[in-house]
Amino acid sequence: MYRLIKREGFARLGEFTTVHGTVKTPGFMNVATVAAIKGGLSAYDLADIRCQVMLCNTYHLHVRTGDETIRELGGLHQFTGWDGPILTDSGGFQVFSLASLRAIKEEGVTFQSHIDGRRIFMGPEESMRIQSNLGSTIAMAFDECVENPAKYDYAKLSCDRTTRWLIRCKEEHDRLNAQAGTVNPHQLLFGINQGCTYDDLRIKHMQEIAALDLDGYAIGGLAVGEPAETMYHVISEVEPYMPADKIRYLMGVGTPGNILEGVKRGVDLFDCVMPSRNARHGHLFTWKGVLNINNACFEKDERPVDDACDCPVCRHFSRAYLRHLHKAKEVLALRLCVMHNLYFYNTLMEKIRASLEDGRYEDFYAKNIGVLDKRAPLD
RNA sequence: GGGAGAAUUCCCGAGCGGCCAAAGGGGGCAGACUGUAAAUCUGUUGUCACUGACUUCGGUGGUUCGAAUCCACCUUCUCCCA
Repeated sequence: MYRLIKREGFARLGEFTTVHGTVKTPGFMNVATVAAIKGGLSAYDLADIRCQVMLCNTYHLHVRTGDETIRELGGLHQFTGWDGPILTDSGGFQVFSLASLRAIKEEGVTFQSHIDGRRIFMGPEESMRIQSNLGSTIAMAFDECVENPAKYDYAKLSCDRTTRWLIRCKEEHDRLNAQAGTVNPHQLLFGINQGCTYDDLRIKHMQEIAALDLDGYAIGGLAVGEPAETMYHVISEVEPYMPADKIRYLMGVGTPGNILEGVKRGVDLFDCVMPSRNARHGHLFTWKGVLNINNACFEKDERPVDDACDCPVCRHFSRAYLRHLHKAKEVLALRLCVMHNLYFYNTLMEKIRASLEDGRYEDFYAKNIGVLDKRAPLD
């Protein structure tokens, strides 16, 4: 249940209440694809990094360890020890990212498992069943994330199919929630807008899915290679057709700058692998810009990653130590850097909310938009 | 004391007469990463006046049109027999 608290331009301050807690928006979901944040963070670390929502993946958990097993073990909350909200992605993105291993038909998609090569079939019903077994707070509709660029004809065909898939998702989702013994009978369902970079397809699709009165709406199929300006354009085009009383989620986005632009255009929820993946590769976000902790200039740098950050890592460790851990290929390097970056993202969202609260989002945006995505100047 | 073998660019290591500034690793330096097949991938790593030139393959001399590669001696190291 989404409650809009305040608006500044198109930017929205709100709250999304679920059976697993309330999510303050704009918010960022921390990606834990296989039920763990890569780099070695457990559910017990999530509070330290100010995480609100954990995001897991349907496809990955289906192929290993198996959703039936996780259901038997009490669902994802019991399994991971995280009692806050969990969003499960539907496997739709894997239709895109595992392109070389799949075939798409009306019924659904046949994948070749990236683990052992075996054939697996996933359609709307399968995705809903898996997500129901996982017992997540929010299930995502099974969609096709179309590559960019894509021909108009294919985008239209795919988009129409994604709509038909969504109707099947909703039916199956309702059926599963009503079934006795369901792990989370209050599971929510979000629909996903597609249409590539074609305004008319995007708008028509949004209108169609808005009519289904779902619990939330996502914009998918962006940040897949198109210029950032194109992505911003699509969001702005689609926004007027997104129900104002429902939460809006921009899937897979993005850089801090992308998030500032998204919030400005009315997005409430984001997720991205960037803070965790880049952290594992030594790229750290700071309030002065990005730094690569591997760079030789940090060899004897005793300062914290960001002197304006009060995360557990910046409170205790120096740049020199983090660089050393990376060079030494110690797993601690991954853990600490991931902690810092996720804390940075979660704090970025807190600051965005605070600025909206104060009616000063425009100032916050102006101060940070040209800084956060760029390389931090040497000092 | 006698015998056998080895010395290659930061390191390990290939090369055994021209296609060698020298394979491949490692290390170093730098870059990429956007609903995670990603603790991954890419570039670069002798010098310079850089589509070319110059100096390198333990040292010194030699053979040859041409040597990291062949010969002699020297130096150092390893192994085997005493």
